[in-house]
Amino acid sequence: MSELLKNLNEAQRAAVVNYESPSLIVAGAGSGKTRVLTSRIAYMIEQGVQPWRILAMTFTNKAANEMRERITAMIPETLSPLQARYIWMGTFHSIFLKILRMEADKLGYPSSFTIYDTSDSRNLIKTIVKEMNLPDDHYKPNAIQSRISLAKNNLVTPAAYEANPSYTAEDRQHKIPDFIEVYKAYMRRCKDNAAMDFDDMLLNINILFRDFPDVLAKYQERFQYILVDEYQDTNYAQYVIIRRLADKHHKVCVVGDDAQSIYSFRGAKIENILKFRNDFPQAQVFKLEQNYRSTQNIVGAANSIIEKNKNRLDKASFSKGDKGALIKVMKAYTDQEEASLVADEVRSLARGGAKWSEIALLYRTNMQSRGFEEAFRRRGIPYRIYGGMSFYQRKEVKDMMAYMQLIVNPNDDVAFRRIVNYPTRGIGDTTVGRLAQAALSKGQSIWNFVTTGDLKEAGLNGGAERKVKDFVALIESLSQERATMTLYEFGLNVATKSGIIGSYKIENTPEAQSALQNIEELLNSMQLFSEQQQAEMQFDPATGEPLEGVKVEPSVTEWLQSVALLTDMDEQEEDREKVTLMTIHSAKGLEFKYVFIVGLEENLFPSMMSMDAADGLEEERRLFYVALTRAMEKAYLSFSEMRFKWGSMEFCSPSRFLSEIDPKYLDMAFDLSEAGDRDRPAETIRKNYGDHNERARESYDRPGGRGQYRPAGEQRPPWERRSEPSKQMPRYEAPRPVEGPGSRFKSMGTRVAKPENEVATVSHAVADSGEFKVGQRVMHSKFGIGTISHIEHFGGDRKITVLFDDQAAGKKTLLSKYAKLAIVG
DNA sequence: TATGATATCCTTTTT
DNA sequence: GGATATCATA
Repeated sequence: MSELLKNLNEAQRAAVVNYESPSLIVAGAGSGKTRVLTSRIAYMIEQGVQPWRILAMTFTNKAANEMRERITAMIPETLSPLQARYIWMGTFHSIFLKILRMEADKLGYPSSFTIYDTSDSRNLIKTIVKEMNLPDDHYKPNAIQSRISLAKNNLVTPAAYEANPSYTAEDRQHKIPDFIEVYKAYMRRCKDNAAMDFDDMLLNINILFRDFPDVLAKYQERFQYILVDEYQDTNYAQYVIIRRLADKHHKVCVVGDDAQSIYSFRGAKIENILKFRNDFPQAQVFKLEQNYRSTQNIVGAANSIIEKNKNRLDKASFSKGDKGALIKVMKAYTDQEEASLVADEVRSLARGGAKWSEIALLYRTNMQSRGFEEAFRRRGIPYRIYGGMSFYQRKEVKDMMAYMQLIVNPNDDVAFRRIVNYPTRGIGDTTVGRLAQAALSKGQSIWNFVTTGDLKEAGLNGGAERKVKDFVALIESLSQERATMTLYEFGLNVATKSGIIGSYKIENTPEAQSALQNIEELLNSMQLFSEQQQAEMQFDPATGEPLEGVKVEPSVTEWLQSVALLTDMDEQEEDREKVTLMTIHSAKGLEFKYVFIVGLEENLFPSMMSMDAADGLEEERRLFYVALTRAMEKAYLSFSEMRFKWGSMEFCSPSRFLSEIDPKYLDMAFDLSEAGDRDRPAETIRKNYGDHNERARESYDRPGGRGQYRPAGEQRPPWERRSEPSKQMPRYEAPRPVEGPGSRFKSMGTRVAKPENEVATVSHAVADSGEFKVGQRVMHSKFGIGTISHIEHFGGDRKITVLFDDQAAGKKTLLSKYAKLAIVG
């Protein structure tokens, strides 16, 4: 028996060996899915399959790289582990991008086309909506963008969209009857700009395969074996691509877990995995049900949750490991206290011998990271936050990239607009508007018009014309100098000649400092890329023959392409000894000894948004399942009774998921039904809340954090000039009478005007003088007017439930001390 | 045209 | 609360 098969259980081995038949591998959490996939590929190579016949697709670069490494390690020395290099392995997007670059001309694109990320494409949508003079209260960029994305992910081209009356009816209903025109214009402009967005990569591959059968045939022949990881998260466009490619050899193997389908918001279709056998009736199904990762308790708890879902494949996950510790449920009164409790628990784990890197904190939304970050920093717990804004999305980095993109692809209007007046060079909105208008009417790109057209005709005066010409000269000279430079020198040249570095130096704020550091880091990465490319270049990627002495400086295009699909997760982090903070979505596929799942409250997890989606709640439940099954030894769940949300303190009730878990798996020292109803001393609330102010002040100290502008001549930053020591209890303003009917509310609860050089100590005026009673009409600064439906005592304060007139606001329970409520006559 | 102050919107998850 | 759009002012 091959060495490769020795360490596999029976089900796993069957899944590895039967590589010639279409296969559905249903792999529960922690069931050795990656091991099966990598073993299968290594085994195929061992059996003589040529590696370049294998196409293996994942969702993240990280997963792809890891798999390639593991396969390399598995292939016996005698067979040359380097063969693993020739497997086509990568993310859907990266592989299709590679193909699209090669076949670009067939679709009418240059092969150096630009990739628009979400913010680029949103910018383009904004300009289009503006140009078409559509009312922007209904034509919201985000909504338009997600609708376009949805259409593309379902392979609905503008023509198909227009032909379908149900789509257009929906648009009329949503008061965006001209959506189709925006969609058309957006597609056209992307093409004119020689740009593709993320969804275009999938759509265009499909168009390519549909319209060029010879091209399809070529790739069908090349990719005789197709493997797809996380199949439950594929969308329709990806599904069709897979089917097309597999249409010749039918040797497709998909791996997934329906219980872990968590990307329907991105168009993923759980049906793809549920109905795989309809598409490939000869498919063999392999079920990997033994969980090797987690304790029995964790697996049991996770199962008890997922059983509540209806839409599932039949599968029973089990663990033969230790019974393990119960899942600890923690309750906090405020979100800050939650952070403190969790941080304390983390610290005591570490004292008990746990490594920081074995601990992860998972949350539903990125914004939740903030409080934990603060609590961790106070205790000196090292942590690393994934997600949120990645390096390549930062403004200064995007600006740099836009310069390079414009040089590579001058037709990129989005890049042009981004940098034509950055750093400011006196080319304002009016000028850019005129240029864009003229370009549009001539059917040219802005750059095209600016370099060949008559600027006076476009309505520019002499001054504006000069400035525009200067800009053109700048770009052209940067472009020409490129030939004489290394990639790194070119980057540096862009950074200096453009004036970006100069403007940050003048600004000389902490933000400017950190921007400069990021630019430096970008330049370093260009240098690194050059070196890596030159090392890579010594092999011919087609034959594998080493090419002696070939050293080619990579082009700017190659550099831009290499970073287009990078995400935060891909950054190599040498410094691994840190606690991990990330969203549950990002955590899929990872495992940690100790896992904290925080913010288990209704409307947060499950998210409010999920409630109206058809399968929304089930998907949230799967998300919870994913979160729980990340834990190997011990899981912790936490929630809070109050949370600072959208600028005000709100009450929360514990997540329904807490009561859905079979209680025998839980270590919970309280009754869930009590949560939210318990009286508690005002003191504690005040203490927690007081922390909040103090925290905000401290956070300015963090390096690279949000700094404050310090006027010249002030030697000490404002937060050090505070007269009062922060130790004492925060003061509250004495309650004052509520202003009469029709009064202005701007003074209610807004920040107390602060004298110069003093940080406001307490920012909430109290609008409570005992006049609140059930039935009273009140006004809230965020939610508008409503009627009090319930009042109860809460410590030294009162909880007031208000039914707001605004349907969207609905019913809220507020703490009268913090709610900015005013009485309406 | 650039800038700072004020109003308004948006709040999920991401390749 | 925070990011962005708009407005008012120099």
